[in-house]
Amino acid sequence: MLGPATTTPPKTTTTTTAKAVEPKREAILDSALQLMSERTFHGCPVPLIAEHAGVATGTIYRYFDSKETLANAVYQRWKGELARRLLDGMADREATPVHARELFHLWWTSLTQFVTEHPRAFTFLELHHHEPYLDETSQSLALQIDVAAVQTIEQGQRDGAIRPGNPALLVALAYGAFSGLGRAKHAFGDLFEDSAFAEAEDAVWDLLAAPTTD
Amino acid sequence: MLGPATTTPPKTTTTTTAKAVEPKREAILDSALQLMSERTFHGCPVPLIAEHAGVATGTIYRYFDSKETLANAVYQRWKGELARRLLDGMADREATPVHARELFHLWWTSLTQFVTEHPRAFTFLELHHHEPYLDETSQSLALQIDVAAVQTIEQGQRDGAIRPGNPALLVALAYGAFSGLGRAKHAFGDLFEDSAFAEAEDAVWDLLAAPTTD
Amino acid sequence: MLGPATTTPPKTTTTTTAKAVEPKREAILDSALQLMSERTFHGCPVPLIAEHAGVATGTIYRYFDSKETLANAVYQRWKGELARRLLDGMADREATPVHARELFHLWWTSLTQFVTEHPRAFTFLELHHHEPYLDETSQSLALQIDVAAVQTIEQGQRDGAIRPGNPALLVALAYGAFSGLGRAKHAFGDLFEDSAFAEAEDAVWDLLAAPTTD
Amino acid sequence: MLGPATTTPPKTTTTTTAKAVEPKREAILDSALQLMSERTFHGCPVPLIAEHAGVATGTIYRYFDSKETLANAVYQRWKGELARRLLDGMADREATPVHARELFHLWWTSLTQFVTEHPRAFTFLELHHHEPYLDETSQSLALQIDVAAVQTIEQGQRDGAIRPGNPALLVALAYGAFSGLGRAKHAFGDLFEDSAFAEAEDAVWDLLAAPTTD
DNA sequence: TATGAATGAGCGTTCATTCAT
DNA sequence: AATGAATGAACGCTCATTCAT
Repeated sequence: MLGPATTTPPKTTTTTTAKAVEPKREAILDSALQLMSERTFHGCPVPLIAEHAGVATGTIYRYFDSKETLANAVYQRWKGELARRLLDGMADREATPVHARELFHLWWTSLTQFVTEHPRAFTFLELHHHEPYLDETSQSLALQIDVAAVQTIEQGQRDGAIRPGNPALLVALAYGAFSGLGRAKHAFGDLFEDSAFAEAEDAVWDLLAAPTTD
Repeated sequence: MLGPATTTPPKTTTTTTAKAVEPKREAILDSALQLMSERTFHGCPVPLIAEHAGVATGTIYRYFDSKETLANAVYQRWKGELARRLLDGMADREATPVHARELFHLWWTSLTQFVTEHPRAFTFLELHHHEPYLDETSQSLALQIDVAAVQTIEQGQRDGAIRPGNPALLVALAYGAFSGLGRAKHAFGDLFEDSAFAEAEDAVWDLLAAPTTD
Repeated sequence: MLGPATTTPPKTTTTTTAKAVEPKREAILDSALQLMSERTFHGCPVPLIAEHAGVATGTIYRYFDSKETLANAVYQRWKGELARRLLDGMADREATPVHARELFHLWWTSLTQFVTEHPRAFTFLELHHHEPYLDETSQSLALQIDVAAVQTIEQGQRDGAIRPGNPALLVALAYGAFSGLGRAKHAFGDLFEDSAFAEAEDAVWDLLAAPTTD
Repeated sequence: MLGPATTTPPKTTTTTTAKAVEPKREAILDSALQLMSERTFHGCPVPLIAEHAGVATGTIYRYFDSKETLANAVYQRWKGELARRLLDGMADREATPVHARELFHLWWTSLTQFVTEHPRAFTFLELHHHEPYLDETSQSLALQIDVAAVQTIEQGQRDGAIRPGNPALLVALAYGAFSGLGRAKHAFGDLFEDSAFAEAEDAVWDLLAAPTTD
């Protein structure tokens, strides 16, 4: 129902294609993204989403079975996009092994690009962590990202580049640091330059890096 | 009502006392805390809070003017409790100056104790960052905590113990790391020992610490 | 339940006695009168009446079975008072027959005194004409007043002093004129002197009087 | 929407037209009129109005912002209708000056027709004099009617046809007499012929007329 | 396919009434 | 006799969802 239109011949991105093919669906997804990232899921009436999307209320139900379905579609669209960026970087590693620091750079840069290009999507995903209306597909996307990160950490630990300890814990800390910065930038935008994420990279690496024994 | 019982000799917590004095008010606050930390503010009907508290719906309105007032009361109760713990630790510093690492230990430990003792309160506070129904009192409590943290970072930077850069950024990273861990523990409890927070302390310190130049 | 305390020896007015004997009941009746004449019956919460009377909410239910009972008690108290004044004047006529114009003067003056002394009671009675919660006792008080007026008109018609026609119609017109003035004075008080009612008397008499044939 | 259909040839009432165009809105206005003229504003639950109109509760809010808005719409619809009738008669006077007695006849007849055709509307307007939920538009309609009546009285006084004295007082008496009759007819319908209003006209004129000095 | 008027369950809140104290 | 905390049905209103057009 939601998946990428795999049958379309030329390899343009799903988003672009879909926009041309189903403009109302896209408008609805965009409006839901924006409004649900400002108010919450429950704070966000369907008729309001419709109005914002320039569409009749009933139209939303032609594309999505329910409000929950819509929220899951938004979640999956953007968590999927994030996963793609994050995992693409990781995937290359398999071919030629890279140093952990480099991988971390890739990971941090991907996150940064994502927040910068899609700040609302980032806010939405932060706000909708583990909400009860997220279905299995949504949950598993989140898991994929975590698992990949954990595996990367584990590899780094085997290489001695990353400090020992529960890898999930390190992932939680690093991702938490990133999202803490994202939230702060969102809340007190004026306190931070656009370069804040880049500035923070070294600090967060030191959180992960194996202590230098000298 | 909420203030620290500074005159009571050693160990009568405010909560306990209040519970004896106004049991229904406490039951309502507790139920609101729990339910609003699971669902959102808007996802949490007043009648449900009432039922959970073992109280009639109307009773809630004898104690709180509105649902928003109730949410603010919960927020202030727990953000206040957190602020107290965090700022009490800081306050001692004024007398005898302490090393930044020690202050960080104090800060980290206070947060850890808070999450451990009141996991739901932590989740509630995370979920209700900057919501529009938070009143000025609530907002200013949040600010106090942030300001104190920033000042501590600045002091550490002057001492050379903490890495240079925008102090607000470092606070966002460190607090983000902490809350990332908190969220992960909440979501995948079985992956983490109770000691996870203690384990993480050194890593997060390395996030803040001035790099050792050797 | 509401009747005058007939057992008390000295012939002081019921009101005075009752006030001494049952001060809370009086306070409640007074507050209900005032509030129900400003807002309506349904616009007037029982707890508000209680607060205004300086009494606990529950106390009202010690004196009155229900809000409706209370409204009826207020109605009967004041419609009764009005009836007494109106009928006392009429009663004297039986002994020595008087001219219709004189009787009208008596009637008009009694009404005037009542409105002047108890403006809120007048407003209350106007507002609570034929409301569904008025019981039979209340209704019959209203009827008594009307019947007496009609009989007086009929007598005047027999004497040739009052114009012919349906006596009930003339009563409705005359009483309507009076209450129209009362309402206007209440609404635009500054437009009318206190003497307005006296000024109007002759005009209203001309409404009733048999046309002078010359 | 409410305006007079001045272009329609002879007899298509606005109401009929509107009924065709927005039948639910009309049904709601009619039900509100009826119910609010029997009970009061506060005595009249929105769901009851909805049920009476054969409409779901929520539908009322598609047409009116609030219960108060609805009450004002009813008030303005009928006070406006009354004003139109009353003022149209007056307006003609400007062209060819008419004797006060004739103007009074016009006024009385207009009122009579209004009560006869729309008895519930009359009751509604009587019941909702100066209620706090009436907005400025509603208030000003009431004022217009009063002002026109006062001006007419003043003109009659200058002509010597109407008795001297405060014109507002005379208006209050005459309008009061009319509405007293209206109320009586409503309450004890069987006591009065349909011709009651016509019968009363001379009597009320004598209330206003300058006394014949002979 | 798209609409948006209509629905009615359910929301936040009030208030007539009760009852333990 | 008097209180006022507590109740829960019912209030004014909203909103996820449906369906005739």
